[in-house]
Amino acid sequence: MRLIIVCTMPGTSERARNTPQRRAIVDALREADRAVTAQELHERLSGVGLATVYRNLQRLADEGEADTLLRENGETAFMLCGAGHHHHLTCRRCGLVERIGDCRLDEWARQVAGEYGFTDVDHRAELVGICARCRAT
Amino acid sequence: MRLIIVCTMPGTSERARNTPQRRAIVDALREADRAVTAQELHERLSGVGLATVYRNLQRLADEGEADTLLRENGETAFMLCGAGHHHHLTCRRCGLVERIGDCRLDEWARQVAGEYGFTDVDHRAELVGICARCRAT
DNA sequence: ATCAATGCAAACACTTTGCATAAAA
DNA sequence: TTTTATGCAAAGTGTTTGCATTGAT
Repeated sequence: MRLIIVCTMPGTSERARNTPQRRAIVDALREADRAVTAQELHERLSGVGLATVYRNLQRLADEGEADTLLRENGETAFMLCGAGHHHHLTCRRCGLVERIGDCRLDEWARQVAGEYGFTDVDHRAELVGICARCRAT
Repeated sequence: MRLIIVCTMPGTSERARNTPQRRAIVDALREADRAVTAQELHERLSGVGLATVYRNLQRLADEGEADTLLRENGETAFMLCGAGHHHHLTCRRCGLVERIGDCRLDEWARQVAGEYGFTDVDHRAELVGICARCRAT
């Protein structure tokens, strides 16, 4: 498994209506310890239409509530991650994701970019490895 | 523009046949200073079937010749980048890509991962900014 | 002469959209 | 009551695949 992370920027939008479907989706996301796709959620949540799942996930991403992870096969997976700059540490075996809050890449990024004449530097990073539980198995 | 980088691992495969189509594709990639998609190449190279472009790009990626970049809209773009661990510095305005050879993230990655009980850590990072030329504009 | 590569079109997988209906606010 | 969300099915988009044919070796 290889995941590619895209952290979304909070956008402006109306407050979403508190429908049972949306609640179910958010709850499922909250309980998940890994990123899930729309289709996965749709299967898990019988009674919620696929389009509804897609629409809600997209909205959560737009609102900055959810992070978006692109998988190599083209799927998009989502997870609740709150705001603030952070990275992810993903288990390449089971998909478990840890949120890495402290980032010390800014200086490196700025320096490297400067060497190439770039400004307004931003960075994204992804860590993958084997989690403790999988290692034990 | 936001690009997400996936560095491919070299695989085992037969030597590809030196067809004019393949030559055209590789040449186009070599001349490009940014990542290009199959569809873009297909347009540029009249006389090369779309499927052929896809197949060659995929093969180049499998061979480790080309890096793969996932765009947010689901497109996959490719660029020749040779082997070896490296990162990319992309201009978010014009798409220009610089290859960043020296990477000092290993230590950070290992340390952070260790704190969470992860082993066999690998990392991927992407830098985006505004290149000198775009800045001048 | 072989066997892989090409081209085309059909098939795929994931996601988005139109529209009538249901249901928050 | 007004307005947004849902569900379904149809349409979109990027990519892959089957198969006959071409062409590199």
